[in-house]
Amino acid sequence: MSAPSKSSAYHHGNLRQALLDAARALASENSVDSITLREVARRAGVSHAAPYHHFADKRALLRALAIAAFVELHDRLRSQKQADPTANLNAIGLVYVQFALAHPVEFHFMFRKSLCEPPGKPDELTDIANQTLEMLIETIRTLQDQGIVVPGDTQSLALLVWSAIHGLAHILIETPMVAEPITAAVVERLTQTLQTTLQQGLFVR
Amino acid sequence: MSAPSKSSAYHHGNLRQALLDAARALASENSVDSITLREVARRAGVSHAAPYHHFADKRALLRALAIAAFVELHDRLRSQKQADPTANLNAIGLVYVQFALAHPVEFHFMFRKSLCEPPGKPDELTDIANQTLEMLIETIRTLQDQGIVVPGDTQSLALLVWSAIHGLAHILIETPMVAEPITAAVVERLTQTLQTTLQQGLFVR
DNA sequence: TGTACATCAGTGAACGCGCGTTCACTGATGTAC
DNA sequence: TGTACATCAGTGAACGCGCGTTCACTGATGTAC
Repeated sequence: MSAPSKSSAYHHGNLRQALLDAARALASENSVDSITLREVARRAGVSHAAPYHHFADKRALLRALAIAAFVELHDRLRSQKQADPTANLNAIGLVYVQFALAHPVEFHFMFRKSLCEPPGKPDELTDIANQTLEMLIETIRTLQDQGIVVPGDTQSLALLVWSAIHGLAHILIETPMVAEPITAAVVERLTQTLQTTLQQGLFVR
Repeated sequence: MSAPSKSSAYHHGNLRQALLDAARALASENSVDSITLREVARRAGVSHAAPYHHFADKRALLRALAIAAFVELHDRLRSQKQADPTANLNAIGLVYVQFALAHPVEFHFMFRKSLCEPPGKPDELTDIANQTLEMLIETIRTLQDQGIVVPGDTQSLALLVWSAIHGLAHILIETPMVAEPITAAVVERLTQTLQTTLQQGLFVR
């Protein structure tokens, strides 16, 4: 699996992973639209037909990129899980926004309906997305059980919290902000303010 | 300007607009990536070189698409402006989400850093986006003046409110929701709940 | 009212290109006996 | 330990294609006199 260097080179050893890495690098350096199977193969040092032994087609490679990103985000959320549910809610938001800003390319492909299988078919991408959302739902349910979060449909509340966090991430990535460069500190401050405002309310009490 | 049918056809009369319409239609029917200058020209019933009399290059056409969408959103927000600032805040959110769901193609291009001019250059797209955000900022400033919205940096608060609304729109467009089909009623309900939660707070008082 | 002329907005051929995908192939690897 | 063989994961040529962009051109339109 992780054995990298067979200098014999005919069998790459971990080409699938190398192709995904190459696609990420390519998109980072140029743009998300600049990903082509041929260039990806070129970067991985392999002929342009080789990827077809690992991905059915170009769309499958992009889907794999999205799935891998969700898996990593999911892992990160789990590993940073806090015992206190309120702290956990805040951690989820911060991890989410930080992940998005650190991996804008992956973030871009994580939310593309066109990469999902048509409805009806089992779709790994939809599944892992739902699993990730599920962590948020669980946290909010716990907070409701403890009487901290307002009662109401938990799924909807989770969707709304997710929306707020997701929207911040997307806007920070895709709109040129006039005011200030987006440093790690600024991200942290904005995310924190978003959470506080959302939790305590935009309106005065 | 709006004179449409010169059957002489050599001079189209309103080709610029027709090209934008064709691009929108094309993207709706297939996907956002399926927009090509040649196909757009074909749909507009014109040779593939004709668009170059109206747009410098392909990117310019897409940018024009994004700008036109912002202009329309801006107009719509202004025309639906409410006298009561709280009602106005709610109206802004609803109009925004409804616009996004009605025009997913345009929404997609409105938030593409790659369509903006490099920083330093005057950029119409950035300008109109900021003007639109400005309407939200104004509303929130008014609400702060009236003691309804919590004090604090108005720009940041506006960014956060925008994030929440924007995130909801983006998620509704790009993730296949398991639960329910996204009817107009569902959109209205979710948006309303988002606003209430954001204003009153996720946590119990 | 008519004519010369500049300008605008089309045309169609051409350039050069890289793309996604398929296919028959071949070298390397692992397994059965 | 050695050999036959199946399987896996590469190669490189080829197909067919449409794309973005440029260019010299030409038909239509508006204006000056």
